[in-house]
Amino acid sequence: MSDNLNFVKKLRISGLRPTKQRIKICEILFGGKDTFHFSINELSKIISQKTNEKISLATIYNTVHAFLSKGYIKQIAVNSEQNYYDTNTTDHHHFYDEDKNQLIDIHDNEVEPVKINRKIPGKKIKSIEVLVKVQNN
Amino acid sequence: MSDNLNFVKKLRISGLRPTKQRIKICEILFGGKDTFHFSINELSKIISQKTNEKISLATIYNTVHAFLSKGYIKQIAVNSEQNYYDTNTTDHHHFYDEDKNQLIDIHDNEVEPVKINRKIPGKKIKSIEVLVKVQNN
DNA sequence: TAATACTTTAGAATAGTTATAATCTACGCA
DNA sequence: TGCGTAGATTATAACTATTCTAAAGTATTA
Repeated sequence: MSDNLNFVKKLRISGLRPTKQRIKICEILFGGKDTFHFSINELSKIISQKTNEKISLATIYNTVHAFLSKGYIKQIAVNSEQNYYDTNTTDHHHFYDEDKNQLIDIHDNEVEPVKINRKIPGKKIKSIEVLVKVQNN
Repeated sequence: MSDNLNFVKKLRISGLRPTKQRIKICEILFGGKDTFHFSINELSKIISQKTNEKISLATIYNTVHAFLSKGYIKQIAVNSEQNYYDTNTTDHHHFYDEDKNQLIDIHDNEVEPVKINRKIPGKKIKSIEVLVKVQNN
């Protein structure tokens, strides 16, 4: 439960009240060793599996948005059917397995830095994302 | 109008009947010199501006899907709010201007080839897409 | 020209997401 | 410790994008 204290701290620091629901979602998202990828739908299922009390869908959306804007998680563009989020907020790229509908991290040492030899006047680069779509052989 | 004959041919070759609606959408998508990027919503607006008769939304969706599956256009993942399509189906990457909500092609000579030093067992790479998000300075 | 298979269409249905307003809860202050 | 208040949660309504349906229309082939 020392984790929970960390989550309370984490939430408080970013100005979010540490409610039961937010702490539970923190546990799920940040309590494991690995980062992970999820859609709202998947998160919602995990919550109802691991929790006795239900968390309303509206709260799940609110919390994901709050965590997004506080930089706890980031959004990944795959396609418009599935809206994915990633608990790994560092710059990194992804494989997308079209058969399993699953994202896989590509670590920095697994890809050469992407070099763009062009600038858009008046604009600055906010992020560079590579998405490698893969499918069964 | 020689263009129209080409569109009729193009449609017929891929097994699509050259209907009035499909030809009109071909004109809009492939009649100009440049390739372009569009959402269903934007295409729908352009159609109603440039056309006297209306084309039903369902037909616009059907046609875009048909053109997608025939390889006339391709889909671009930007975010889940906007579903974008591109008339340039060759492999290339994009800037996404977050202020104007606009895609800009990155040509092959403007980017170093992306090298991924990792393979997923049993999977083959279908596409590699780079999305460079930019915003105002 | 007639038969038929393919298309288009309006509107219904669905899915994902956001808004609303009532109830509840965390937290600062007395 | 208890109160008041701002912030949070909730069920449900509303909204938006997309897909489905089935009826009417059109291109094609014989």
